[in-house]
Amino acid sequence: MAELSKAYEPGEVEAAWYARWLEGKCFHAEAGSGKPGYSIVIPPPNVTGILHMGHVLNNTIQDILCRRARQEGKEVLWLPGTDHAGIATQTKVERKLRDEGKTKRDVGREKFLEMVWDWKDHHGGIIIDQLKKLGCSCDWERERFTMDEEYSREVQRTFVHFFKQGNIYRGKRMVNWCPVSLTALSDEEVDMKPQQSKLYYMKYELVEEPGTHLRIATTRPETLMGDTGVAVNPRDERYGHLVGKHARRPFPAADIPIVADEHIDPEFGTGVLKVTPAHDKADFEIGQRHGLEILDVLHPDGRVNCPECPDLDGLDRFEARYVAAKKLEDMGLLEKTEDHENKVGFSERAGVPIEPRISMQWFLRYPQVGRATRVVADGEIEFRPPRWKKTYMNWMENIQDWCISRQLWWGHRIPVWYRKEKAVELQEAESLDAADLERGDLHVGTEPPGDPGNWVQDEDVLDTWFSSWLWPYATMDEPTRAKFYPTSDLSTGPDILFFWVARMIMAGLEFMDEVPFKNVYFHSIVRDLKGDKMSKSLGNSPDPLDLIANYGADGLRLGLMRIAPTGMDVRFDEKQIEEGRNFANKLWNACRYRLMQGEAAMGGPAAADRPAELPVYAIDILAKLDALGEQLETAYAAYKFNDIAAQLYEFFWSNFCDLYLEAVKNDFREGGERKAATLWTMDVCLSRFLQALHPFMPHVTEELWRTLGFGREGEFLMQAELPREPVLAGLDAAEARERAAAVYESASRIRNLKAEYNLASNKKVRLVVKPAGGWVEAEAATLALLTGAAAVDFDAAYEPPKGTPAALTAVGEVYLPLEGLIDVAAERSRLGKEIAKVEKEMAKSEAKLGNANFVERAKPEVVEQERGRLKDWQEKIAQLQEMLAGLG
RNA sequence: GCUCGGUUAACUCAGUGGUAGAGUGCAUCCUUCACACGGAUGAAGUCACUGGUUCAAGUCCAGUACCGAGCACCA
Repeated sequence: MAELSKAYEPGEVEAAWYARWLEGKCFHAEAGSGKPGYSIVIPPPNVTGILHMGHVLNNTIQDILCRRARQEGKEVLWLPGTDHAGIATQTKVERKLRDEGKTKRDVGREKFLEMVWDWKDHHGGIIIDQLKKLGCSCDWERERFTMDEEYSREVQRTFVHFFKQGNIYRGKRMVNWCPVSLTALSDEEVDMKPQQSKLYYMKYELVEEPGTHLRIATTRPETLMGDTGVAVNPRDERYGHLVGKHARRPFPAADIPIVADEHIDPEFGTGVLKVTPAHDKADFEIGQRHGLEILDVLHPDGRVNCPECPDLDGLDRFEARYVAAKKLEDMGLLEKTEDHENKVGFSERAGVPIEPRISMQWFLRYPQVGRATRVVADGEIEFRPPRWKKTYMNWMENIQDWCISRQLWWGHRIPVWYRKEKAVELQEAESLDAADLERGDLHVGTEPPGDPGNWVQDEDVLDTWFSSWLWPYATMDEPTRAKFYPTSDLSTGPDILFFWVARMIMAGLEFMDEVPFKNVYFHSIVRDLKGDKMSKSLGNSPDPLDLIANYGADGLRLGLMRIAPTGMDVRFDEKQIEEGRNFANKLWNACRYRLMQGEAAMGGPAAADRPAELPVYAIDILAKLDALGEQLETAYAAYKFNDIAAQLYEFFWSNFCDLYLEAVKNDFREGGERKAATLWTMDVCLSRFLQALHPFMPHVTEELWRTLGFGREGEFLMQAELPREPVLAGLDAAEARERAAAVYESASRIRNLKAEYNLASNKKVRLVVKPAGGWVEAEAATLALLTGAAAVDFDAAYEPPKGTPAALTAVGEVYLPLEGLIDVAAERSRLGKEIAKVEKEMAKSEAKLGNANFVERAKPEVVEQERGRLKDWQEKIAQLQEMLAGLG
């Protein structure tokens, strides 16, 4: 039998068990298994990513679900993998090139992609190793990558499918353009952030009325070279007479028409808008309505493109803003500037303001929108918490076509080829769709044309999410799908509800004709104590690996799950992780204590070996153990992970250690049947508890399971099925539990009495008890053990010396004779206070029962309960008063 | 602007109609032969505010305030 160290050291234990699980193929999912299937696909982290607290939370949840499902006898597939993360990954390699003074164009597309693959092979997938450190039980044999050959083929098939269906088209549209990444972004990849900026009040001269000016407020003077109109609200009386006339754009000088458009808010600024159709979405639409020219005055990288204004040409857009304002000022056309807070769209990846830009892009009309809405509305897919349903519905109702093309190199290249001689013409064509296939100048397919020399492939790649949305089924081969698709649960952050979850539902319905998962659990967002979202850029996120090193993966997991509510967010506090570690240590030491009493039966305790005679404390803790099993089942069914964690914590620490273990310590010295019964009880509690805790703290539970000898050679705790029979099946525990509770409660009151009299908690005292029932005397030794009493005497006729401290407890009146320390006044005041407390409760109870409405209209059992309560109070007060009277 | 959350002990959070809870922190005691990553005891909440429904409201309804998120936007 192994000796256990005094404190649990997670480091080596965790690494050793992970290796053993792998070696034992414990995570392997067998498609041919006869057990019912359970599956989760991991939300694939970026291949370039490193583990952050959000990952820890999300993957702990998934691991818990998977490990629990295995315990329930299911064949479990947790399918892991990573995402190629177009922009993020490409950026890393571009940065490396830049350090060498090169750009990707210098090395060329082919070579560049080689470099990215090379980078991915050497530096990618760090996060996979980190997930292993966390204890994740993924089937690593099935690890997938969104750019695996098979997976890529699926992506291409998807594109071709929608193109031929007519739902993918190409066109020149206003898109979100990232001037750093030099690519279009979808609306979902843009974050609107409030910005402190300036509102510039400019004056444009009226062409038809020289000398008079139109005042215009703008936040973007640097785009005024692209102004091709000025707009006012048609109902704005101040400006109605000017509609149809012209204003003079200061530089480059031009006369631009004044138009009337409903979009203009007369309340904002001066009520006049300069219309720059090439650089603002709203302006673009106004321009369309009034036939205004589109004048692009910015380069793709955000520098000004306006040779007519040499002092601005080539400047960065923000620098140009100040130069343009200065220029207006010099011309006497800048009236004033005001501070102004507005919201600016930022590129989620690059962190810079996006630039609305007209460019040629590929779009997808979302498929299966109606059905995807219904499956969630009808509960075929459950959202937890359910309020995310509404957010989902809102998005589905206002859904816009998805810009799926990206001007990147790293990603799935669009499977479209143009016939060489027509390429230039086709690539500039206003629109392109399935109809163009007919002419034979276009090839759209998963295979390149047979004569590739005559064709040119589209330069763009697809949005990363255009591959991720196929994840639940594209990662599976046919036999795997047959067993594990649709998947059971999906756990993810609400921040990718639109990016990923909604789109997966649509793709699942379109291609598998089935929902991709039955439950979606939206976990909390991890914030710091100030409430800020944890992020690398804020530097407020602890490195989970440091936490694992300091507290163990198990400590991190339990600590986090205890505070992770099902609500909006969780405030991370390292203190909580420390508690997780402390819990592991508590568990460790309780098991260590068990080992000190002798070896456990190899293979663990058998429920059938339940001793005929069980002490009341044993019955009590076993009843709690049985109740725990039921409560956990309920909580798992509701995905209430923090509840589960709290129940596990409370059962073990409060009930098992603080109450039960403290009450039975004498048994080990006595030996005999009592000792055997207690050891059996401990073993049942420990083995079942280790199993119940296992999904949350897999390593330490597995270690202790083996050390205590609960498993046979070669058996893993993680593979053991949950017992179905309650330990106390067929036994009426009520009376025993009442007695155990009475002893616990009394012990607590007596310790309180000692404390009130400033007796050290380990001070040996003598107790005299007027027992409340004949059974009490049998519990004297336990009572003494729990209260630190040298002796407990029973004397129904005891007449205490005046002023003897006394407490009314569930085992009877308890006296604490304190020779030489008697203080009648103190005791009178103490009893008086207690009486006052009880009287207050009694008054409340009497008032309720005195209310005719209550007695008539409340549920009978509630009234009955209240009557019982009142009776208790009355009895108690009578006894207390008698004790008080005894003081003389 | 619209929508959705939140507001309970010093902190982090449970608690959806019937005697206000946990962990941490704090105070006091205990280095008792599992554990000081521990044990014991205790103090500490007009459950944000205002109304309403109900015999009964932290819990249900309406409104207000503040905090947060999502969506749409005013240049």
